[in-house]
Amino acid sequence: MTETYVRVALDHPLDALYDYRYSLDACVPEPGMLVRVPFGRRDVVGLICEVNAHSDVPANKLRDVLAVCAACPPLSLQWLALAGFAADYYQRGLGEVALPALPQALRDPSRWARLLAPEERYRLLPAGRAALPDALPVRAQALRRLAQALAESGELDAAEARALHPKAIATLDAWRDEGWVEHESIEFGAAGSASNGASGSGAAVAVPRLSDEQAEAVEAIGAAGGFAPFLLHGVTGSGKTEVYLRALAALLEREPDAQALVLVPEINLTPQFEAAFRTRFAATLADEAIVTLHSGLAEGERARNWLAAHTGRARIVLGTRLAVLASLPRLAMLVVDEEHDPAYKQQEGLRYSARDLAVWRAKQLGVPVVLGSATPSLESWWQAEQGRYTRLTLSRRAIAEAVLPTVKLIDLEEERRRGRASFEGLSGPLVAAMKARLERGEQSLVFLNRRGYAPTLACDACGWVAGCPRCSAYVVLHKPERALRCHHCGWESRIPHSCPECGNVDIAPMGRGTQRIEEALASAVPGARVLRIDADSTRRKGSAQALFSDVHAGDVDILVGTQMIAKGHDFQRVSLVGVLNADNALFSHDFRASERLFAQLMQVSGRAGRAGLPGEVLVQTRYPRHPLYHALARQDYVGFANTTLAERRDAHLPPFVYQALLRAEGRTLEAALAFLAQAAAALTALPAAGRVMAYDAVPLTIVKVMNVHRAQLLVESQSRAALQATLRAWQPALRALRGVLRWNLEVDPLDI
DNA sequence: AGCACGCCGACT
DNA sequence: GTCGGCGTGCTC
Repeated sequence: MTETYVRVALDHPLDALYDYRYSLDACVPEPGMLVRVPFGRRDVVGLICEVNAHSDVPANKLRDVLAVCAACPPLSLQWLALAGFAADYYQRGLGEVALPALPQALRDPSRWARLLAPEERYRLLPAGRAALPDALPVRAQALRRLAQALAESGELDAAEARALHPKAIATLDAWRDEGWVEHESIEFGAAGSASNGASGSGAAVAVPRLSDEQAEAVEAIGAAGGFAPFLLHGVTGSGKTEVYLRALAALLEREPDAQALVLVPEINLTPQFEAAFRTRFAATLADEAIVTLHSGLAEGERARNWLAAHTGRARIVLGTRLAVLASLPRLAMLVVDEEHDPAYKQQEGLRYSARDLAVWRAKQLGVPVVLGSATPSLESWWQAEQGRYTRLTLSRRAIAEAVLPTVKLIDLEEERRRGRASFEGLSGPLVAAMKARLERGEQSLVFLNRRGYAPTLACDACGWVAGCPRCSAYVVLHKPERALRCHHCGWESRIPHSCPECGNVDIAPMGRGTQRIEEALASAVPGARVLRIDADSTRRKGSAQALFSDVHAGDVDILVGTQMIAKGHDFQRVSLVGVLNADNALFSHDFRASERLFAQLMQVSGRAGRAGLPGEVLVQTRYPRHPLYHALARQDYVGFANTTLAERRDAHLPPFVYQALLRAEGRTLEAALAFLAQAAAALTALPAAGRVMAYDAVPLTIVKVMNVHRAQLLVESQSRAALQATLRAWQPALRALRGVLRWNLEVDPLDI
């Protein structure tokens, strides 16, 4: 009898696999199975990556696998390869990628039994149908309900039965002994896609007619064989979602077992997408064949949905970036909506780009992937320019009468020179336009990417400005809570009555945030019902949905908010969009700031005039001649993208070079910089570092957060492969550097 | 990352 | 005399 050993990935930072002796009879070990193993002084859940007949680890060090999760079908080799790729590319250990990608509940062995319980089905037999109702006492109402439900649908599973009557299982077992019902226990996951039939009534769903461009796009996606990346460039309101729906419908018709993954940038957008998908597929897919995956789900539900994807029961998985790592054994198409959105980049832990991983998965599986956006990322646009991605263009709005909005720039300098009245940052023309909308019963939307009442509080007499004691940042005045709050660390204090430096009582809010604009709008546009939507007004769970539905219901005349209002929502009555204070992003040190600003402004402009009302966008600016605003006024993404790409090429910036960022956090800035200097020296000393360049270490714009000082070192190369190899070789040196210092390495950073 | 062990300052 | 600070070392 030979010994069996398994190599297990564990969630900890060393990129090593650990060998364990495997001597459980319960089941034969396979790669992709979850196990519980002893590790140091605790028990952890790991993932089997290899099964071997020997181990090089000395026998006295080897320990035994404690338990195996036999009921869960093993993760596929393809999924392990995906985790392996992500670990490699983002410079982490396999276990650090694979285990956090699983739902938390699956990483808790005490929940395995419940999550992976066999499905218990009770089916009513003819004998039972004849005997049952009359055999029950008239007053046993819960039991009668159980019998009735059983008679209606013919069968019940354990959960349904328990919902009807707490002791339903005991009752059903008794009925089985009578020969009235039969009981079947189906191993977890074995039911598979058996329940493929539609649950819906089959009522015809109204399906919009496709424009020629939409039809061409759907056809191109359907005709794809093998790996086929598409960049679906469609102006806002051009009906990208309809293209996704049709392409998915065609896929599911062609391949009855296929699965599709649809990614959206933020949780707020899942409900409306989910509703659209459920409606459209009501006649072809069972209810449980569409699932969502995002961080807003309760642990149990997340695990159930994940398992539905893993077992193939879920046919369409709709989720945020974390869903890109879901196990989808029959994945046949991927969709990334608003692919340019920075939210696809994870900003902690494994710093992956869900969009990039989606493209990788499509390539691995040889299937189509559709990246949709009105303002594609310059990375994706460049791929299309080079012919690596197939470009599909939707140049017109889907609703015939809906045309693109007209964009006008309001020159704030000129307004001031001419002595025209403005009120609390709202210019005369903007106020007049909002009043006109109010009279016509249309809605206006005011976009300002700054929450709070005022970005800070200042003293006129001595120049004191309210700052955070723990961060190198100003604190933001929040009027409803009468507090100063730091947006970086959450520190709060009461609003002082006088200047803490000089005692002056005339301290005043400086600048404007959404709260202040909300207040100003109430008096500038009398009679208007003003609603503010930002991270503060939607803090309570689910409140964002409620606020948005007020807007849709027409209970709001003017909506003011941050970028939250720019994304996805199809407001039918909005005919005016006002943009305040966008200028600061024009002169940012971050080379991607203008790309982000342009995308945001295009997106928020797109909220105007979607339902056939003529849409107007008014942008208040001190730089009306800036090329970005000109491109915006012409709604000219292509012009903007091509000029910006040319600039990037000249300046040797992405996508023409590949970058990585080493960030350090120390108790002093000097410690962080010293660490980075040593790290840079170690990098240059690497034999393979020839094609990789390290810049000087620099402090972050906000140097101190929570009393921690932060600095970063930018590393770049013309060659992705050279950068990858060098980063990999660099890691041991980084780990060897001593010091009480936290650091992390980010590949393809977005914020620099 | 955890979680221990281990060696030096202010307290019941 | 201990409680506890965080330096450093290991995990099959």
